[in-house]
Amino acid sequence: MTPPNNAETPEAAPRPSNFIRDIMVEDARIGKHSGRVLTRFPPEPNGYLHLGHAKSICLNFGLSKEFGGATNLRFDDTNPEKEEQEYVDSIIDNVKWLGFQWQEPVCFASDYFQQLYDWAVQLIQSGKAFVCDLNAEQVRQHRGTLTEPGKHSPFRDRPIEESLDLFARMKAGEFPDGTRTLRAKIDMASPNLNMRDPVMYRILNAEHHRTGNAWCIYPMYDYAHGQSDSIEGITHSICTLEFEDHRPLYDWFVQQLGIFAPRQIEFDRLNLTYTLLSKRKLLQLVQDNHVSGWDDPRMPTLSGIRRRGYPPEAIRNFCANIGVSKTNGILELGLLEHYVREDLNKRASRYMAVLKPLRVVIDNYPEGETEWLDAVNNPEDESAGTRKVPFSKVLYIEQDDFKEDPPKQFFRLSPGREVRLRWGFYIVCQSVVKDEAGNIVELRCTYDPLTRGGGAPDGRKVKATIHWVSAEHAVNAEVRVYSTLFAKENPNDVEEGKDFLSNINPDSLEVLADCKLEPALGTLAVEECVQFERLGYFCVDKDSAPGKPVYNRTVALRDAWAKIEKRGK
RNA sequence: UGGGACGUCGUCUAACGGUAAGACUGCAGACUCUGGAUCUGCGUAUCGGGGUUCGAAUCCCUGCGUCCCAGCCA
Repeated sequence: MTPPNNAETPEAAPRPSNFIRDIMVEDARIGKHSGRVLTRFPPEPNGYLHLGHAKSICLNFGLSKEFGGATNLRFDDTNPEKEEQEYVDSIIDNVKWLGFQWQEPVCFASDYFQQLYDWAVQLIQSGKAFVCDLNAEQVRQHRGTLTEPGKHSPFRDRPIEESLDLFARMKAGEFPDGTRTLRAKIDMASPNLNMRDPVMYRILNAEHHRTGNAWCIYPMYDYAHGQSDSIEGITHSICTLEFEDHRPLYDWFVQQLGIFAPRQIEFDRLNLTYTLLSKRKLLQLVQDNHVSGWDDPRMPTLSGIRRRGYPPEAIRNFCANIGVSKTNGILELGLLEHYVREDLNKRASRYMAVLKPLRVVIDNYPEGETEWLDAVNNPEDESAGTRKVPFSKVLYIEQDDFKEDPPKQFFRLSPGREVRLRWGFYIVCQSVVKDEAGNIVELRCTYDPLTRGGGAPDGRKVKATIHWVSAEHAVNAEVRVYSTLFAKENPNDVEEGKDFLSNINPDSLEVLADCKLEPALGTLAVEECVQFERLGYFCVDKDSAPGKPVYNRTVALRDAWAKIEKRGK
C-alpha cells in the first residue's frame, strides 16, 4: 500500500459549509476572541472511541485547523467509578491513528479539581450554592416532573456558614457516599429540569485513576465541563444535541463565576444503519463476549475498524462529507463503505487469493514445471509496479467461478467454456471430476500456450477472467469474512421484552480456514491492506502466525454478478 | 398534557426572499485482462393548512410528526 495521499488538504474539494463553520466565520468577522479559535475533544475514559467520536474529532480538529486554531484533548474524568487508565491509553492511541495532533499537554478535568472546588466555595459564599442533606431518592421526589414544578430542599436556605462548613467536611471525608450533595441554587420551578437546583458535587469514596484517594467528592458533568472549557480558554465548545438543555446551566455557572465564557454549540450525533454507537451497549457486547473484544473487527470502535482495515484517510473523508446539522438522521452503512472502497481502490495492491478452492488440473501442461508470470500490482497506480506469480499444472480457482449448468448471465467457467486466468492463459474446461456423493472435486482443463499473459494472438475473446493460485506454491491461510453485527437496520428495534442483543446477526463472522493465497501474500505485515482481485479488500490480522497468515475482509468489492443472482431469486 | 430541538429525493447534506443542487443508493448503457475501477444517462424531494410578498424550502400563524430532558452518568 502506498503512503497516505493528500486527503488532508483542506482546500482539495470545496465542500458545502455547515452551521458551526458559519458561526465561526461570523465570529472571525466580528473579531470575537481576537480571532483566536480553540476547540476541544472531551471524551470520558469509560470506554473505547467509536465512529460517532470520529465525527466529533474530525469536526473539532478540522474546524480549529481551518481557522488557524488548535484543539485540546481533554479527558472528562469526573466519575472515578467508571473510568480507567486503559481507556485513556486507547483514546490517545485512536486519536493519533485517526491522524490528529492535539495541543500539548493532554488535559484532564481532574487537573482542575482544586480550582473547581475553590469556585464552588465561592458560589456558596455568594449564596448561589448550598449543601443539601437529602439523599438521592429525596432529591428525585423534590425535583417535580416534566409538568409539575419541584419543591425547595429544606436545606436550601441554611446559613452560608453552615454550607461552607459542611462542604469542607464533605471534602474531608466525614460523610458516607450519597449522604449529602452540593447543589446550585437556581430555580426549582424552571421548565428546564437541569435548572432545578442541580447537583454540583457528590460524595464518592472511590479511587480515581489519576488523583487516587485525594478526593472523595467529585464534580458533576454540568459543573465541571463548562468551567474546564473556561479554564482552557476554549472558544467553541462543540457537543451533541442531548446537551442542548444543559446550555442554560453551562452559561449560568460561567456567568455566576464571572470567568471566560466559551460558547457551547450542539450538533447531531452520528447514527449508522446496522450499527450501535453507544458506549454502554458496546461495553455490554464486550463484557458478555458477544464479540472478541473492543477491537473485534465487527465493532464500530476505532480500534475495531482499524483492525478491520478501514484506513484513517477514509474515515476522515467520510466525516468531512457527511455534513453537520441538527437533524436526527440515520446514515446508510453503504456510504461509509463507499469511502473505504474509494480510498483502498487508489492505494491497495492487488493480489490473487482463492477463498473456497476448487482444484483444477491443466492436462496439457507439463508435469513439474513452473513459470513466473508478470502481474500488475495496481491498475490505478502505475508506480506500484509489477510482480511475478507462479503458474503450474495444478491450480485452485474459486468454487463460485465454476458452474456445471451455467445460468443465463453467468460468464465464468463451465464445461466446454473458455475463460482467461488473470495474468495467465486461456483455459477450457474439458471435464468434471466428482466424488461418490456427487460433489465436484476437480476440474480437468486444457490451456492454450499461445495466450500466455492473457492475450490471444488470433484475437478471440473470452467473456470472463477469473483468479487462481498455483497449488504447489499456495500459502494456506485463514480468512475471516464479516457482515453486519446486527441483522436489523435499527438494532434497537426490538419486540416487547427483548433488547438489542436479540438483533445480533448470527452470521456476522464466517471463518474460511482453507484459503489459498499467492506467495507474496504470506509475508505482509499486520494491518497491511490489499485487494484480493475480484473479491474485496483484505488486511492482515494480528492473529497471524509465521507461515499461517490470517486475513480480515475489510469490505467486499461491488459485485454486479451478486446483484444479478439476487434478482433472479 | 412542561421545556428544548428538528422536519428538503430511498439515505445524508446544500440552497441564507429570486431557476431546489451534490454525494451515496438504485436503474439503464459504454468501456474493461478484476462482473472492480472509470465514463454517460435517468430526480415534481421542500410534513399539512393558512398568511405576508411581484416572488417563500427560506419570513409569520396554525396543525401534525420525530428526537431529547424527571442520574448523586457524561
